[in-house]
Amino acid sequence: MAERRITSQDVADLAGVSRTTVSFVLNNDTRFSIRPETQQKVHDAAAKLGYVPNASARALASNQAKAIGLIMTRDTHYISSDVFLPQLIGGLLDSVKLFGISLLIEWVEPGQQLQTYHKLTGSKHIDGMILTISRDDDTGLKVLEDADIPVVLMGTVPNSQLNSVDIDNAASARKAVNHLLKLGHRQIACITDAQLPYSSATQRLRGYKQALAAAGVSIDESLVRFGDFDAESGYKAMQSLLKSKHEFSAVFAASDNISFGAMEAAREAGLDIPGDLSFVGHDDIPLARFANPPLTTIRVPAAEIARQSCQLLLELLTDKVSPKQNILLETELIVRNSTKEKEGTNR
Amino acid sequence: MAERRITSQDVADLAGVSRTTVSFVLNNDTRFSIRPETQQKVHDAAAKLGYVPNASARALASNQAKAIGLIMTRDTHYISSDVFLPQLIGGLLDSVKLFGISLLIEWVEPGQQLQTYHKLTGSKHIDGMILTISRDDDTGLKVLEDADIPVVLMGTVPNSQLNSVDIDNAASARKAVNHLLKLGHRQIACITDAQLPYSSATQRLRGYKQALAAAGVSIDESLVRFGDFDAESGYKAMQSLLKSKHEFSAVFAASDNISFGAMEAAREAGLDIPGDLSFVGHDDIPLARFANPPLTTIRVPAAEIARQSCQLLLELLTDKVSPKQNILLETELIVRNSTKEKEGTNR
DNA sequence: TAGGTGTATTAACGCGCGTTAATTTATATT
DNA sequence: AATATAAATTAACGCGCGTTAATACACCTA
Repeated sequence: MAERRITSQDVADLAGVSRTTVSFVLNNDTRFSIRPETQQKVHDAAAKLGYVPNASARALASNQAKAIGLIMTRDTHYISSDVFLPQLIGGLLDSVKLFGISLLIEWVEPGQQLQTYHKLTGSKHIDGMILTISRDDDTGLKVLEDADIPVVLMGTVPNSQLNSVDIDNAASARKAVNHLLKLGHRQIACITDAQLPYSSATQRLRGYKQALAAAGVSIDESLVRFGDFDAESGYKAMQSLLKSKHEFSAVFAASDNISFGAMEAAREAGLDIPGDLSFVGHDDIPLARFANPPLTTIRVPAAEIARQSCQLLLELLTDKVSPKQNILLETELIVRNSTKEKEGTNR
Repeated sequence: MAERRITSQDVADLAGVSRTTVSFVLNNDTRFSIRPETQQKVHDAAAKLGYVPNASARALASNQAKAIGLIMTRDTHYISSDVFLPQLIGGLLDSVKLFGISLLIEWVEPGQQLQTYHKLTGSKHIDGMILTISRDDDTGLKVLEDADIPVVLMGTVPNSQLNSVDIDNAASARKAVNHLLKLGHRQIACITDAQLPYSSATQRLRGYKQALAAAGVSIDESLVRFGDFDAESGYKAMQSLLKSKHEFSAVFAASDNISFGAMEAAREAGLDIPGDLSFVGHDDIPLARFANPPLTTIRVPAAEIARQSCQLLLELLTDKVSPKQNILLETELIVRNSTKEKEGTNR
């Protein structure tokens, strides 16, 4: 301990070359060809000293931080119950490690978007950012469109110029609802995954209505409730639905989290799943398969979204000019045991 | 766009003072008292220009990155199914925001600990690090003890000189098992949360045995299985347990994740929970309450662990010398419906 | 041998900021 | 008024590195 910091100068001294040469060698700078034996000397010296470049100095000199940021736009309360986050982070870590860059996690306090985005882009702490789903009314997004920092949206915001990676939420919801329709259900309730300003909620609700309309089923707004990310909100939404005494034989819960809460509320009301009530979730979180009954749901390739977001961002960082991309990934219906053909009376 | 970077010199020029004064004002340096009206001028200028200090330059000059790292030591596969991670990150973001520092997430590839720790401490990208639970045989930990970078362990490693924040895993497991004992169960199986090199698994297994021993129940090793973080592993462990034909009326699943998997396997074998088999989990993940039946479990204050880890780390960053701390947080038994008094025959 | 043509290496500058030591200005003391 | 003391401000250096423009060196050609 208390050992002096080892700089590239130390490496240069030991190798008997200049600091510049060290920099060229360690950064694989091909514009200047260094004799192989010199390169070896440098590498040996660096290894012997256990040299590690100072990240700040490097960032300052090169004007690139070699780091990207994952920007969370929700309350920490909701972050805590975000069952997707581990998959996202796992996927991001995979990609990021591959390219030797760092991952920062930043939290944008609701209502502070403008300041925070400005600070994030201005501080040059990160070269680019990945935004987790945000709300349609996120006023800060325009700041990002103008800022000279690459941004990839994990999610969709209508009329935005930003690059994005997402699933087709409406199509995904249609898959879920169509499954229920095919089983003979006609009175299908819907609990959204979040409040309406969140675009995933808007889109999934739209998909729900489209599927119904396409099947010639009239839409009954009294069968729609709005969740708020966590299972608790699904639980309450379901209670509200049951209390309303409207009839329905199936529920499309627009996230598995919501679905877990809603199913519990149904059980407490004495309903059998799928006997009295069929459930389709959305997301296919790791625990969905182990729900009781195992949850029929829509699989979202979360880690893949993370990976592609990361890759797209890295492309933007290197090829400065590239056309705007909006990647949509496929989802898949996973049929388990929470759905069943409609028969007899319900509720 | 293409607007020139705004530096502290620009702020100084506009305010009509020197760059040094700007630095003193913006950093609230109390050693040099700046006249209030001068301070105001500086603040106004900074606000008008939208000045944001360059993080790298600041870090380089001050030799502190104003950032800490959350270090993950598991395979990304397991990170993806880490139901705790969101709570940890939520808690960390809370604290970190409070102190105006950044949070980095780093992943240590298994087998690369030494290199990675060395690189992490050497690059000065972060001022301190929080390690998520690691294995007893993590050889890299010694590097960290010697490195001149503060470290807080979220978890426990025996005989380590590192600071840590954790729960008392053995005591926690005893609470769980004692609950089952009190209900009259004597043949209690155990599925650990992870393989044995992970200290949480070792400790929880120890607690399980301690509770049994204290109650005068002989320990049957054939009732013990080892999980591996995710629900799938719990599922398989339970199948193995059932296939063994050993009798038991209750299961202590050392994580809720494991419990979800194990319960599903039990159900598939036609067992009723808690009629035929009682389950106690561990962790109280957000979905535990919404399991079917709602899972009796041990509540781990995950966000609080994160917060205290962060706080401890920040203390280490400021007060250079402080005694080694090993904080243990309390856990709490949450009784729900997956446990029941033993009666009649089982299995 | 003088003049070229690469090739390999280096000296020196700047990135933007924190910070010390020195300087100027205001206030109190004799 | 002259001096001592404190308050306010600044000039100048260095953090460690990337990078450009210049230099030294080897090898060919005439």
